Amino acid sequence: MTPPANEPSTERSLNFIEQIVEEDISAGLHDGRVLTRFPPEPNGYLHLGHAKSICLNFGLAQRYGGLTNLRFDDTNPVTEDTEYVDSIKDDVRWLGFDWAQELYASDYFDQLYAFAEALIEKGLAYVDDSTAAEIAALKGSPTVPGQPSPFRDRSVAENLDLFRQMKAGAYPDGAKVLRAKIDMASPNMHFRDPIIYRIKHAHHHRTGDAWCIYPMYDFAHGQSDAIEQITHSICTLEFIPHRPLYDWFIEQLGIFPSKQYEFARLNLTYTVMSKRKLKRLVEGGHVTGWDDPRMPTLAGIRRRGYTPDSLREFCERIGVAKRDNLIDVGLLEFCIREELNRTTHRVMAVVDDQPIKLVLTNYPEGQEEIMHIENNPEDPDSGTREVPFGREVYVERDDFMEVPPKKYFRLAPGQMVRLKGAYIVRCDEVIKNGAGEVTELHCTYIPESKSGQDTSGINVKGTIHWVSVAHAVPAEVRLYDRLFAAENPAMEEKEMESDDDNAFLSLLNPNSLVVVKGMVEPNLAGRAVGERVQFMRKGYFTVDVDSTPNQLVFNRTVTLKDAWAKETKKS
RNA sequence: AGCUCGAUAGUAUAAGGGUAGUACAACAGAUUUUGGUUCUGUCUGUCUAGGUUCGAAUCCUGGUCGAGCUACCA
Repeated sequence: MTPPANEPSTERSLNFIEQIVEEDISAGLHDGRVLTRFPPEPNGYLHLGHAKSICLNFGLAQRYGGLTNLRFDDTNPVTEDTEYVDSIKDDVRWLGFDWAQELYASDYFDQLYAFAEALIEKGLAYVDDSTAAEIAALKGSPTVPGQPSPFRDRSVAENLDLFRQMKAGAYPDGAKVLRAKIDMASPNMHFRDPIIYRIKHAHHHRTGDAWCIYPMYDFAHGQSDAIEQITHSICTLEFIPHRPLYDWFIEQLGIFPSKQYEFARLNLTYTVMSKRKLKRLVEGGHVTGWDDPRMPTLAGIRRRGYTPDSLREFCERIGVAKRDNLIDVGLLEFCIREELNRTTHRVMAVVDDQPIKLVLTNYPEGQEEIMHIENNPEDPDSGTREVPFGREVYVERDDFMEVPPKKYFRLAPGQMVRLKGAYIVRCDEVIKNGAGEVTELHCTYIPESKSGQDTSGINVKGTIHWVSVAHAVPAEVRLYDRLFAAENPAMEEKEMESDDDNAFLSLLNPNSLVVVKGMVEPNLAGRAVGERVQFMRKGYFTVDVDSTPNQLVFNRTVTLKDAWAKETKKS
């Protein structure tokens, strides 16, 4: 296989893994074949960090005419479950990738077992009767060499016999383990006779009760790669110390020489990415579930309204390297805005628990007009929609100030604004209730200023959105913001030096979800779940699954950039 | 602590001995019936000390700082 004709290296610079692959291809390694794998453990939901890995693995294969396997790393039956298998497959497909084969490490249990016996026969593995505590005690520390286990020098025949009995179920959990016999003094702790098989009388989600011994990660992953003839096995930095072991097993077993390469995992500002912490958020009820739109899970981010394209673009932009990184969540937001600006239709929604009613005193009572408003100024082919207009419209409280500051271009006593797609109006009178709160604004509209046929000659600086009182459709609007108030929650938790596992919960953003009533234009009635729109001047929103035929629920995917908010923050 | 990995604008990421570039962010202006979009412009960077070299972000040595590993998890 050769790279695509349109030389990819000219579009952007290669990351270090692409460089390795290109070197391997031009060296003729494996006849230029590229086979990667994405190896999730089916014990949790995929998140943005996995998205980076998926885009890397599948993207690499696509780019170099190769393939990618989806392989579930299911060697620990007590934590894994089919429930996760299905969600993981959904997420990968949703991101836009197809795997060559759906495989499971458990497919290889027979083969892996045979590898273990082969190692025993070479005198490179032994059965150890020590307890976990005893093994740990003899392991030494990075500065102190380990001591050999009293069982280290059992004969091949005895080891083989014991191991077969382990497999046959002769021993309870923890009674014995199989260990590789390498070097108890190695500076690499993974070389101090690592455990490669342990006894677990547990039901496996695929193999059922066929096995009561299960291989450890180090004795399963590299071998699985080799069995599949994976050419480039890509994982995160914390596996670097495992690589010598990975290579050692492959060499001792004389199997296909897959190679492991490591990249730095994704960290995002204002969120956490560890499975453990995400699980805690769900189980502690701090979010509504794995698919809560504030979660960095693919399920959550999808429900939030993000698109697969925007995520792939994000993964492309963050790059791949070996240094630790903390990506500004603003880049993710940029990627989704960029796409949604191009693709979504504009609609008007007054998102406010207490909107202000605007009464056009000189507009004939009972009269209605249909305004034709363009769906998307970025897309000339997107057409127009019909929006009913009348004597009374709702506007947002934010769009009126009784005493406006300088450069406030919205409604204020005596000030004029354009109602988007309709008329210019002037605010004449402010009506308040007993509590002194503004309830209505009495305005006059300029009949000659109708949108598209404006002969009034009046120039206004501000345009605001509105919804006809007579036609407004009520909706629930969920305004989401970053889940954490701290830029780097994982790091701050570490700095707290608390032994409390839940310390990071104190960093949650109390305002990450604000539910507000909305009045939306009738156009929106009956929109399907997952549809995306821009609420003009507010942000991008998507119809949530919680919607019912009588009640639309919108999730805010992301706000629009807001130069005015920035301006007011300054002063 | 030992071993391993890493260090380029605020955040990421290029430059592989020869002009430090790109994106996001920030800032300023223009356009705008979204304070959106678009366009233009501006700002900020090679951790440190030596060495090799005509020339070092790049190669070498020491230091500093950061991260990972030290599970019968993956």
